[in-house]
Amino acid sequence: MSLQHALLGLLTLQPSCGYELTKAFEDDIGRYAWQAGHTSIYPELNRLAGAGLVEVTHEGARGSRTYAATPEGRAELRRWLMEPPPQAKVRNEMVLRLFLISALDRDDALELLRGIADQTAESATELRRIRAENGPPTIGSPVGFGLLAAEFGLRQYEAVHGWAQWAIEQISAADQPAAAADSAPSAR
Amino acid sequence: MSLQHALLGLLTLQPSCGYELTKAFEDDIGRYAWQAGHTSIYPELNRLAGAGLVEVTHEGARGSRTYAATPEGRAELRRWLMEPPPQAKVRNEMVLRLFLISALDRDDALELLRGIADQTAESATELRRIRAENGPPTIGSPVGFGLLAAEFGLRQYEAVHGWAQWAIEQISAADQPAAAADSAPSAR
DNA sequence: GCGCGCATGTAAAGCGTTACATGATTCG
DNA sequence: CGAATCATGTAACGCTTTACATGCGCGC
Repeated sequence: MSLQHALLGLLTLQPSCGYELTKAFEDDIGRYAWQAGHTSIYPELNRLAGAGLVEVTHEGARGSRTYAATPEGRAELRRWLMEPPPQAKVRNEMVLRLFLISALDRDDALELLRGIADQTAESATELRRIRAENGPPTIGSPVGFGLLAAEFGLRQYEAVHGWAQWAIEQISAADQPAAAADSAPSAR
Repeated sequence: MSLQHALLGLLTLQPSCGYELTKAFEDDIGRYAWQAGHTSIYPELNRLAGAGLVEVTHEGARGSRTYAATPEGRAELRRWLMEPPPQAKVRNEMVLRLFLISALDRDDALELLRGIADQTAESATELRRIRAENGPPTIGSPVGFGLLAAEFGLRQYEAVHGWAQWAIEQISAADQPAAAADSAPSAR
């Protein structure tokens, strides 16, 4: 189970309470890497605390508990990261959709691919805008999670965009003898 | 649950028995999009058959049943693909590992990133070799699943490779004024 | 003081993986 | 005829999601 290590990583980067971790899983990490709800996170924090991998460093208002990774926790995270990954387990509904496009007929496939190309282009533009706003990576700072994630997301969108455009060309060329630059998105 | 639609898609592309579908989930689809074992697939095929979305078209040796998508099944697949995706659910251990690298100290992070950059470069080279062997996409053919998947995988590896190299540059430049191979990963 | 958001939890249902299990067929 | 592969299934366990539930604090 990777949730454990995700929490270890987040708590190594910054002490947080369960609620803050829950929100983190709704941002970058949830969008690109791993998702988890608070009902998974709280019990897991208790388990990790029981195992001595994290500890409560502060108790605040509304019964909030701020956790931080212990040295043992950071060691476990490092061990997990540095060991060769078994064979990455993937479950990505978006990619599944992309692949199954080949089961559609030509017109549907092209319509869908054009939609994907548009959306990924938009998302990439949005991320570039955000990056520009935040200015160049602060020199001397530790190159944090957010920066890595944003750049990853940008390149991911660009890759899918490029793939979609390639697929559109392939499918357009596949079985279309001479039909002019048709303006007919066709039926449907 | 997306397994249902994955099966619908595969059976639209080509009638197959459960065993063949199981193998398909060990190849491209399992590597990039969705994984499933035979213990999920067989019961799901029965459910789909009960719902009239697939049907047994042939019974062969060893009690094998060849399934194919019915018109209703293809309609359901199309409906699912064409409707706007809710918000793609992702669970990708590899990406999680990439993100958590920021929780490591500089030397570990660089070591890991170099490993990733090497591996992704290798995988990309391998896919390019396979593509070259298979020759150019057959003109006139429907641009199948395998071709889409291979190109996607290639672009995916290239994207991760580029990201890893970018990350290496960022981290190398981040906090290294002139300090030689400093042995002080700093406090934490 | 009232509403919204912070903060944490339990319980049940659904889904997937692992382990266990069985039998037929082909190939050497 | 024995081993590997084809082909399908059941059962238990574990993780995730969904639904249900509670209470405190801050801002208007």
